[in-house]
Order: sequence, then structure tokens, then C-alpha cells
Amino acid sequence: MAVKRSEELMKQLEQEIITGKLVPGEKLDEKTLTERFNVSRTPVREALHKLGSIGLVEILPRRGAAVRKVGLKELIEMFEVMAELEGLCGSLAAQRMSDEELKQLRLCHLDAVPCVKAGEFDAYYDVNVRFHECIYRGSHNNFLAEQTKNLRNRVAPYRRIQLRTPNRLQTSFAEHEAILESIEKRDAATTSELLKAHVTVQQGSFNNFISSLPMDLLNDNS
Amino acid sequence: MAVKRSEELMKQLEQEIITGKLVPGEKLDEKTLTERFNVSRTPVREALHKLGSIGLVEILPRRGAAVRKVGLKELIEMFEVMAELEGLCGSLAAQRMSDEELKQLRLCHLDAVPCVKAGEFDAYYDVNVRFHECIYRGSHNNFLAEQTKNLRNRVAPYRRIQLRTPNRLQTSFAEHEAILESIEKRDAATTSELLKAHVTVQQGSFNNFISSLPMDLLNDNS
DNA sequence: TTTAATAATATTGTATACAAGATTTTTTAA
DNA sequence: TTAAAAAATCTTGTATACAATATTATTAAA
Repeated sequence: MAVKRSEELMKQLEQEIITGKLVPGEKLDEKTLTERFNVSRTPVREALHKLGSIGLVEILPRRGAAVRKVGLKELIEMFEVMAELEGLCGSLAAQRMSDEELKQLRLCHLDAVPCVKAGEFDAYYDVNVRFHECIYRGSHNNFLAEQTKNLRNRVAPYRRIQLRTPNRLQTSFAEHEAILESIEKRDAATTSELLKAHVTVQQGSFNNFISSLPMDLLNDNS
Repeated sequence: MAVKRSEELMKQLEQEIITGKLVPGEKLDEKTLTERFNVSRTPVREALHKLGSIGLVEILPRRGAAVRKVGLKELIEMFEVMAELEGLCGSLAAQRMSDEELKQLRLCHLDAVPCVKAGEFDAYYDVNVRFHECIYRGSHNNFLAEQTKNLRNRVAPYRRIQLRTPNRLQTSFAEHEAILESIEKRDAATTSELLKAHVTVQQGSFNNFISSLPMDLLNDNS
């Protein structure tokens, strides 16, 4: 028992929520989880409460836990914040990334080429995450990097769908190219703007994203 | 037992950390807390873990919990993010606040006058918090408002000291006046810049803040 | 048959018990 | 007297037991 059971459990559940194996709204009752993971209720509860305060799980007092359903209003709000944080990451990365880090970023970008060519959505999704996390780290602000990653994870259950819309792969890849170039030019302001637009809410593509969301993943109060 | 004991406890401890009654580094062992609040270890642990994932408490596996000590590097990083979020709040508030909300904000600003005149640091601190939270709400982005408030709380244990430096009260008040005016003018860009500067790290006053921090509140690894 | 009230069941919140890993104290040897 | 090893103590992590609240099922009345 070197590592805590509750910690393992929490990571496992977190991953399943982020990747969409557990869908928003799905009930997470303690009994089922104790049986599934062969542990007592104590570590299960600990894990659920932790996920609760991260915002991935909703805890209804005396009524159990469920994968958090985010309302449309809140989802838009989250993207608004996300855009700003990604923009800041980009701005700082343009100013602070080392040449070595820049090389890594370009390599990562190149990894996406075969996925785009073959139209492999899931593979591209993963490369995309790596590309962005590279920029987060490039900000040389670890706290910012963590915050941005957390927020990205929180919207992840709703985002995976976004890339599946036609042409979105090509568009995303082209935007990455532009972002990469502006970082290489050390142009902080442009990088920030490009990243905001890349993530953002104002773009026409966001409306497509909104309308493509399955209604049952969303909370009603919005 | 209408409301959960663990919830009460968590709020109480959170407040004591934010207000500085519990100082960074202070050990929070379960036994002491169970005796103090007359509850069993279960709700105590739940509260501590929740505070852990908010970032106010550090949980060392099998070695107990303590009020989180933030390193100097991390503190600067947090202010960097804080400035950006406050700036975004301001920008959105300038665009979205209703006339009624604006009136509230000005009233709040006026509440600070007697505190500044009398040099009442603690009273000003509270009005200051209200002023900023008014702007958070004015962004009409509830998620952003919460995130910003959380971050403000996280740095709060280190911030209360900041206002005690000479002239800081007057300077802060004057900056608030400028911020208020630019919101009234609906000038989003200026409001954002003013707020960033108000919070920020780049200003000369921040260096004074840094040097005035008691070393024992800070983590060593920085 | 439908609805309302009550009883039975299930699930969550808290307390306590036990197990395993840290910490401290004591003992022993250099 | 100091340092290292071993034992005792303390603290945390997990399991289980009990209490309180929700949910579901059953029964009775309209």
C-alpha cells in the first residue's frame, strides 16, 4: 500500500471523466464504486469530494454524486476564461520559451501532420493537447500552466466533439502553424490574439460547436 | 444536523486561513481539530482534503496537513495570473455592468473614504475586497468571478501585509477612483490595463511588498 | 384506477475500530 | 557523551458500524 488508494481512484475517475468514458450527468454512487474498485466507502468518498472541488463532479448533499453537467451559459463563461488564460500562456511563452523548448513545440506540431492527412480525430485530439501543454509550460509560469490545464480538463468532456466537425482538423492545424510562427518571432501580442481566437467563443465556429452539442450533456438551467 | 458538519468546518477553516488567523506552515493535525470542533475524524479529513484541492492546505501523505506555504516564485506566478483575471473582469465589467451595478460600485468606493482618512488598514481591507468583488460580479461571468475570488483568497494570507506599507492606502484608493471612472466611461481596454497595474507585479510597489514579506511564511524551495 | 399517506428500503453522513506507516523515545554500543 | 538501533507511541489510511435522511414500494382512501 505504497500509494493511497483514494489517490489512485481519484486519478482513474478523473481520467474517465475527461476522456468521456463517464458522461456528464452519470450517477456515481458509492456502492457501485466500492464494488468496482474493491475498496471501502472511505477512499471512494474522499476521491469523489476531491473531484467535487475540482469541479468535475457535482456533490448533492445526501443525494450522491454525479459527473458534473455544465450549463450552456457556464460553458460559454468557461471558454471566455479559457481564451484569456491560453492567451496569457502564449504571450509569456513568446517572451520566455528557450530555443530548445521551441524546437520541441515544432516537433509536436509536426506529429499532427499524419493525423490531419488521415483525418484521425482521436489521435489529433491527443497531439493537440500536447501542443497546447507545451505552450503552457513555455510560459515558465507553473501555476498558470496548472490552472490552464485544469480548466482545459474541465471543458474536455464537451470539447472532444468540437474537433469532429468537418474541416475543423485542417483549420485547427493551420491555426497552430500561425501560433507557432508568431512565437518563433517572439511576438507576444500576436501570439496572445491568435490563441484567444483559436480557443474562443467569438468565432463563427463556436456557434457550430454549440449547436452540435448533445442536449442531454448540458444542464437545464441555462 | 441540517447542514453537513464537514461543510461548516471547511468554511470555518477556510476563513481562518484567509484572514490569517491560521498562518502558512501551521500544522493541522486531525486530533486537535476533532477536539476543537467536537466531531469525529471523518468530517475533519473531508474538510482538510477539500481545502487541499482548493490549494489552501497542503496534504503530505501519511504526514498530515498544514496551511499551505507558497514559495516566492509561486507567489509571483499567482500574481501574474491574478492580474490577468482581474483585468478580464474589468474589461467585461466596463462592457456589461448595468447602471444600477455601477451605482453600487461607486457607493462601495465611497465607503472607503473614512477608512483612508483614519488610516484604518483592516477596515479598508474589507471595503477593498467588496470593491473588487463588485467588479467581478459586474463581468456577468459567474465562472470568472468565482475563479478570481478563489485566487484572491489563495493569496490573501500574504496580501493583508501589502496594504500596511506607508501610503499604500492612499495610492490604492486613487487607483480605485481611476478604475471606477474608466468603467463609467465604458472603456474596456483602459479598465483592464488599470486593474492589471493595480494588482500587478511589474509595479515598483510590488518589490516593496516582496521585501516586506516575513520569510517564515514562505516556502524554502524558491 | 389514481392519489396520498405510510411503511420499507436504500443511501448518505458521522463515529469508531483496526491496520500500516511515521515519529519519538529508549536502550545499547562505541 | 554521542550515535545508531530497536521499541514504543503516535498519526494517518482504510474498513466497518451506526444514525439520519432520501427514495421507493405498499397500502388505503377517494
